[in-house]
Amino acid sequence: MNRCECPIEESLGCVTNHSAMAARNYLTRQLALNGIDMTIEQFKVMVVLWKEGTSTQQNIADFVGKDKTSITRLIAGLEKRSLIQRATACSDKRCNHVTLTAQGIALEKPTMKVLDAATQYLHQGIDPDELAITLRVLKQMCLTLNYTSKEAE
Amino acid sequence: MNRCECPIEESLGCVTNHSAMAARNYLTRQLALNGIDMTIEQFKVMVVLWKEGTSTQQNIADFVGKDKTSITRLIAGLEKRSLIQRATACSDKRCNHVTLTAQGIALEKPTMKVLDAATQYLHQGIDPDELAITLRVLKQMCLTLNYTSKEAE
DNA sequence: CCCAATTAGTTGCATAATCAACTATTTAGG
DNA sequence: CCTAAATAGTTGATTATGCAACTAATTGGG
Repeated sequence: MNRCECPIEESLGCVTNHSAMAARNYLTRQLALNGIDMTIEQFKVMVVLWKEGTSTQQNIADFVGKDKTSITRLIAGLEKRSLIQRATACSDKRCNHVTLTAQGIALEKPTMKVLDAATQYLHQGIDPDELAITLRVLKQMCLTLNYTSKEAE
Repeated sequence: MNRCECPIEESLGCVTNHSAMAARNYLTRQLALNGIDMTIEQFKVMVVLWKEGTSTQQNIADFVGKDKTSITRLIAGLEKRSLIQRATACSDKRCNHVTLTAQGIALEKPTMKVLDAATQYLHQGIDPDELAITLRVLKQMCLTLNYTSKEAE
């Protein structure tokens, strides 16, 4: 249905947004199709935990680039699903240590398999050199924007 | 705050999502800073109307790549703000003709000015040739995904 | 040492997203 | 012609978002 005619086709911000939404929706469908009951947002939090093992909520927020309030609620959802656990840190009672449950750990392989397949699908028809350039450009844009938010503090 | 370390840095889907969120948040802040009380989503709908003049809700949905239910509610918000009007089409009573109000029309210039400035900011430090490649690659990915959603119907 | 500033997390509010189910209208095939 | 299928839009449920305001814990400067 999407016509993929971003109204302002020369703006990296607009095109990126449009493409991101399309990719997001595709991955959501693929996860569901493979019987993995997880949203993209939950998935992103899980990726951080699969990588780091344990993390505080603020740390997760920094990694996924979201507000800490979003993480509070995402984590709550994951806890209800028994994929993670939360516990006040001994060293600093302000912090929560978020850890994976056995169930959460078990989900890594099947989920990453779906992601890999989706990524391969997305990359089809794209020249590897141009893909590399694209990734670099997007990261550059990200970097510019991060300086902005840091200056704003 | 954002570390811009997308966990899966080689996946176009992941990197695009991460960058898109950063760009989105930046534009949201810039709009607010310039006294324009409009969300990005409303903005995208307005862009379609500024371009097309009049449109049906389904048509807007196709352009911005969202569900028609999202458009129903976005349009409702814009109507409450008196930026657009809704009227049942004479030719086909199922359709709504969405048109801009004088207020809605007046917002085009200042809003696009903010977008242009934001775009320029985003593009800084990016080689024009590489920018062009990036835009092309993202559109290519979009295209791949649109075929998918069409086949799924 | 202690009070002010900082930091981690939570909650309320307004907005947004998709899916499924529904109404109303139009269109097309038998 | 008239009923079945398709299409436009709406509504409810569930999930997600950022901002502002708040609590609790920690840290640092005087």
